[in-house]
Amino acid sequence: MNYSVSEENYIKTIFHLQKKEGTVTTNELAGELKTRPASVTDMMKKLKVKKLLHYQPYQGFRLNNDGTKVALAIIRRHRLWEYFLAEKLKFTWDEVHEVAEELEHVSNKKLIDKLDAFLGYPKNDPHGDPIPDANGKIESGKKIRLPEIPLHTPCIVSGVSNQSGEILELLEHKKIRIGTRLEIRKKFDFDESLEIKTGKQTITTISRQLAENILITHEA
Amino acid sequence: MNYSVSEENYIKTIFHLQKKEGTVTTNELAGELKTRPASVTDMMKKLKVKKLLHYQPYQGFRLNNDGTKVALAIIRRHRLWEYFLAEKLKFTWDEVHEVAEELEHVSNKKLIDKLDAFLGYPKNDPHGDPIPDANGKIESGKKIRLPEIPLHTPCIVSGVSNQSGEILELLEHKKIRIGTRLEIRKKFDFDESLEIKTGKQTITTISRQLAENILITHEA
DNA sequence: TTAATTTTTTAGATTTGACTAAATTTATTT
DNA sequence: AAATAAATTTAGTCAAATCTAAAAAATTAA
Repeated sequence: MNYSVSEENYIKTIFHLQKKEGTVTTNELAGELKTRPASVTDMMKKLKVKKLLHYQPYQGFRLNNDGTKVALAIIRRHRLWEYFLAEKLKFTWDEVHEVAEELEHVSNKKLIDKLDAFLGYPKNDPHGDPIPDANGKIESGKKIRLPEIPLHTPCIVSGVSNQSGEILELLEHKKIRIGTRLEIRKKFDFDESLEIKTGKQTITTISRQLAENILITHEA
Repeated sequence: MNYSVSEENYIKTIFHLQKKEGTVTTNELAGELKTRPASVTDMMKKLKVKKLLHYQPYQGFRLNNDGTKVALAIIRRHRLWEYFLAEKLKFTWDEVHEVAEELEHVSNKKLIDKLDAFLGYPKNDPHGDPIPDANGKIESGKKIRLPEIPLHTPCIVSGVSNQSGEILELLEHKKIRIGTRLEIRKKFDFDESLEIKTGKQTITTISRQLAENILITHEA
């Protein structure tokens, strides 16, 4: 089944909103999509007919199984393009989202699967969000980025959101790998750099950019 | 200025049609776009208001300077994506057009210029058609592909439409370069392979695929 | 537990791009 | 040059996606 750009934007946005609350309201969705509540109601009726969501008037809505599948396919496209833009075309961090918003609506499955292969099946987009695989499977364990960890809290590196050669080189040099235990010693407000302890007595300073790319699973 | 997918398809198609004849007719365009003549008339009025073409009722139409610029931007996007799909994602020859038809409507200039750089500023798409540069300049000299040259006609190689490593390796091995003089000796119907003479007495056989990629400027 | 407020839905309009059917203009024949 | 045929345009509809304004339902507060 193929969906219009508008339908896809609704589906995608519902998916993101319902992660926080269980159910999504008309006003919320209208606010997020910068449209009017009346337009949302119209679209909800349409998506209900297409059997993508649960919806009873005045009761809010939630994607069903099929709707979730569609959402994951869109998110997969979005995040793969973001990765491509950052890694191959050298777009910066903050530019990729806007461009990917357009590219995500080109919904040729073969294109996306080949793009995935070309990129080396990346696990996370440049913002650290997980990329669903070709079957719509997405890494569930919510990962926290290093800057969100409080001071002096021992934790373990569980991944890197940006797989570029540049970042891997830097991490290698600082001996930060998956499984590395570390702890933040100091946060500098000026440039948001962090002083961290990696080994028993190895202290090093890392930039905000680098810290943003270091993912932590458990504050273990 | 931004144009809808529909407007872009009209502009692009007018551009291609008017190369053959000077002016494009309503029926021609309707046929090409698989739509109805009445729809064409509607759109022509719209594009005239937007000052992209010359149009007097019953007189046919032709893109003006601005319209041509828009067309070249679309064609640039299309051909760069075709090149990307073939060269990087390993799509085959015949699959690229359809996918590029969708990608071409993502009209972010920075995206396209960065894609161009990433690809190494290719001159031709996988079908041998020239790719307009960032300023809309397009190689004017019409190039003919080798299979279109008659038997026993001396000619000079002027380019290769597909810049992939694979094809360059093969051409290098056969000592076929830009400027090489050659002449077709025999055409085999079975597989459309060609027997060609390159040096004074060097005879070699090349496949249809290879021949399709060899561009000839003048039957000199 | 009514009244007031907020949220959501319905009703009716608008725009874009398409369509059919009819009218008009241009081209072709006799 | 008039008649016929072909091409093009006009007029009126339609569907998708949006909007505003008004009505209805749900929530909150007095």
